[in-house]
Amino acid sequence: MFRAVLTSRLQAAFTSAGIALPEGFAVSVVIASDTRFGDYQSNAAMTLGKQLKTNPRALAEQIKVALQVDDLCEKITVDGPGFLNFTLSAAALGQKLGLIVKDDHLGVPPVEKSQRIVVDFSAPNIAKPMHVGHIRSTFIGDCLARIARFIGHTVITDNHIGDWGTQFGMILHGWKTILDHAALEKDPIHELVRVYKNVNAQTKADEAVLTTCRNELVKLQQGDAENLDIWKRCVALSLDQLRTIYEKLDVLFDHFLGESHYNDQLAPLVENLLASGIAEISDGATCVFFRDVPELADKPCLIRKSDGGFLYATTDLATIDHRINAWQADEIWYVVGAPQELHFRQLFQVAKKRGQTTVMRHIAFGSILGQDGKMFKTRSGESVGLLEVLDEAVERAAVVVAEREGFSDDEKAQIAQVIGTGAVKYAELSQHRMTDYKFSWDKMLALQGNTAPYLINAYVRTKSIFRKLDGEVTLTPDLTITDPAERALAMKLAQFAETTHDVLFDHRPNLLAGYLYELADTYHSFYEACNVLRAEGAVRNTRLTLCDATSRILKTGLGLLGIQTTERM
RNA sequence: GCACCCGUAGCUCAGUGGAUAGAGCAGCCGAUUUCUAAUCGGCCGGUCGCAGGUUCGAUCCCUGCCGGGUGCGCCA
Repeated sequence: MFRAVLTSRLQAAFTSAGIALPEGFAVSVVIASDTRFGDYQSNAAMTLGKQLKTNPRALAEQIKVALQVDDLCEKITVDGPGFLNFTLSAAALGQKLGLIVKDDHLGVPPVEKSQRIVVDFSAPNIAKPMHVGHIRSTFIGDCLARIARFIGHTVITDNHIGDWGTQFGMILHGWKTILDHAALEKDPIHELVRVYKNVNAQTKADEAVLTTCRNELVKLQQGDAENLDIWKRCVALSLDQLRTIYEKLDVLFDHFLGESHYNDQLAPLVENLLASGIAEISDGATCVFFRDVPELADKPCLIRKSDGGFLYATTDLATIDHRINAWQADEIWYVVGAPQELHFRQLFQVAKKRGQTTVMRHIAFGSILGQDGKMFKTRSGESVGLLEVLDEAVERAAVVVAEREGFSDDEKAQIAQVIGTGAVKYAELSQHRMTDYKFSWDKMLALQGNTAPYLINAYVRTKSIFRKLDGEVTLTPDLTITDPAERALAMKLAQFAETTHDVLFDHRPNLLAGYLYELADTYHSFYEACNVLRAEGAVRNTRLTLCDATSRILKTGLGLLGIQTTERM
């Protein structure tokens, strides 16, 4: 990475210039905000000048003299109040490009310390369809898992399915009274939802039904054979259907350990917490108080109800134990909506009290809102289904593909699938995760502008050039980057490494999406400005190398977002 | 009441303790005998919610306020 190399060179320059850096002073080099000044810039002289109370410009000049970057830069300037601006040499860029083309990891170095990271995301409920609300957790979690793996972490993805809870009382009662077996066969989740809603409505009208449901639930929890069998079938049917959906989404889980997996561990866990003095009984319920944490002083974490039932937090604590003990997790990432922020703060505090040192992060995201700015609901009071969005997206892509010539029907269907699904994923991932956003069909399914098809199209353009080449081409290392469009593209390509690492610094896929958009944009401009196939000799070779690198970084980068590519469109 | 998140162009959103705050969409002008136009070039469009403070420098950090959202003991 140029940024890392320049940072260490700068650090060395301070030393050789005899300038002692204050404790904790971090020399920083960043990609230039304005390319008029250079490719990379540092404000180290300004921040240090402030601390040492010396003239920042003079300090910058002093460092500039001590800098040893002849192999990388053709120009270093001191500008404005004391910026150090670095302009990379064409030779250094060319060399970097040569490395990217040969490297499976496209110039992205592995992390210094590889960790075992459990990523907890998606987590749908059994008997509830996946709706647009699941888009965020599923796509963000999948993307972060892919990136973490790519830069060298060991990642375990775990789908903490909601397969246990009070809703099963209603489902059990409904199963026994109003279940349509044929409908269940055809679309299990749909039928289970119908049953659930129907019984739910009954309970509101008739108190007796509610009691019956509660009894069914108690029987299930006590291990009643019939209810347990029904429950198992519900879970199995729903899981089958969920797997199909995830396959369609190209999202992979190593585990589907639902809440029920931890049932047996809840009672001993609570006993243990009581015995160790971490938990106490309050108003009949078992709670963990955080009297030493001011913000949580009046917000205890409940782990057992006064009626003996266990809670969300209890299961999550047992889940943490499993992830630490069985999987040796160094980190656990929870990709769960922002409204649950308090829950996770409590959870992590309990873990801390228990002496668990695993790094736990709540990777929160904002809500999807309707056009009125309120939590998303359609007129009927239901969210839009996840599959409904995907199907619509594929359909809209198919309309565009249909106008194309030279594709078989199968190819057209395949392209529409890739582009439609990609568009939905990109619409989500290009957004800052904390922003609440208004759901919009047109935005989610847009095919022009800053969208997945725009990026895929750039990739397709790289591929079409190589298809037109006769025979094998051997790219040689004698690159001559001269045209501004070539240079801009080479710079962008070199920055893939920085971007990929930056994403995990703050768990923000939109940084990668933004980078890939800029790369595609730069490539499209290059494509218009620099004809590849009509060029000759070293220029042609250089441009082909640029195309090859762009091709591979786009494919890999989109892959990290969970978006597939197509060779033609 | 307390806590957290958000407030940037007509709309939807990026962005950063620094240099002239950027995209997409919408609107307008232009480019196609093509390496496939799902493209490119250009124009139009902003007191970065308001007021203070810290700083050489704040849209970004701090405080207060206004507006929107969410969450706060027996759901998950």
